[in-house]
Amino acid sequence: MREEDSNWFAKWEEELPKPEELMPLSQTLITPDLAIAFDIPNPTSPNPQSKQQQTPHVQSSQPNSSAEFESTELNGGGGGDEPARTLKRPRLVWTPQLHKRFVDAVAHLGIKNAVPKTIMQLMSVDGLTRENVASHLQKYRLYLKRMQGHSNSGSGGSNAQSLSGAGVDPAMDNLFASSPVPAHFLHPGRGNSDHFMPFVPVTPMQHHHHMGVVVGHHPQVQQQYRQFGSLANGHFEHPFLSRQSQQQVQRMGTSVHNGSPVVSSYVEDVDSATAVNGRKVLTLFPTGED
DNA sequence: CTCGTAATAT
DNA sequence: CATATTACGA
Repeated sequence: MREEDSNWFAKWEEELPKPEELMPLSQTLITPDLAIAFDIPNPTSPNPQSKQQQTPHVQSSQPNSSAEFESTELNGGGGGDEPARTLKRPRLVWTPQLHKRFVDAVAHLGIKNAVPKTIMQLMSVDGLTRENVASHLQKYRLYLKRMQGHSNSGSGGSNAQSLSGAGVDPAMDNLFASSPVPAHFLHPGRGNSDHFMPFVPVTPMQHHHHMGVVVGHHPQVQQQYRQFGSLANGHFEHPFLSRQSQQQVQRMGTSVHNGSPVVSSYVEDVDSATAVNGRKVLTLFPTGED
């Protein structure tokens, strides 16, 4: 009765590779080429930590998440014209929203298909590279393993780990913990290769959150917050809207089928701002949309 | 060739 | 400290 487990898979085919169709879901990442080509910070009068201006007419009609990059490297100034090639992308800042999309994609894909390339494509985040995802995926897996090993859930705010001696609290716990991890999709199907699809039509809750840059000033602050617009550095950039070409889709199950068009309501809800141990994480999310 | 992982660099 | 990058096996 089931040998074909590609039912769910089929659905996405419809909404997947059509650039036109998936465009509305495209996120905003800035490509370095554009970034530098456009706004080369030549701050004769630096305007750091000011308000964001320049709210361009974004063509996105939906609140998308944007990934922010950290400003790295500044034009040496002077003389030099560099070849527009060989540009390296700025460091991607994994914001909870972006991570959520990541988790969502993984959850929807199933462990089996949750490989960097697929995730990246499903996320449809413009500018995101396979390496970006792969790197983060690595960490994500480690995070899950860590909790599994200790029989503990990771949502809600239950943190309990106290191993004597070793540091069992490495880091991004707050980032990962901020994301509503679906069931622990760990464990690949051993014996049963069927996975479930948590298609939970989350209640369309319209939340209005105003997220400012909250810097919980903790004594002994480390460089932990500075990624939010680099306000710690006095240097920021604006998420530019850019249209990138879509990668070619490799061969995949291209079976025709029909079915009920599932209305996938994406919910980009994130709370974060979870005060953990006096350490505040924040979720800054811009697009300048309100 | 892509993924998975560990080590390593920034 | 968080990411990126690299190396190597599968």
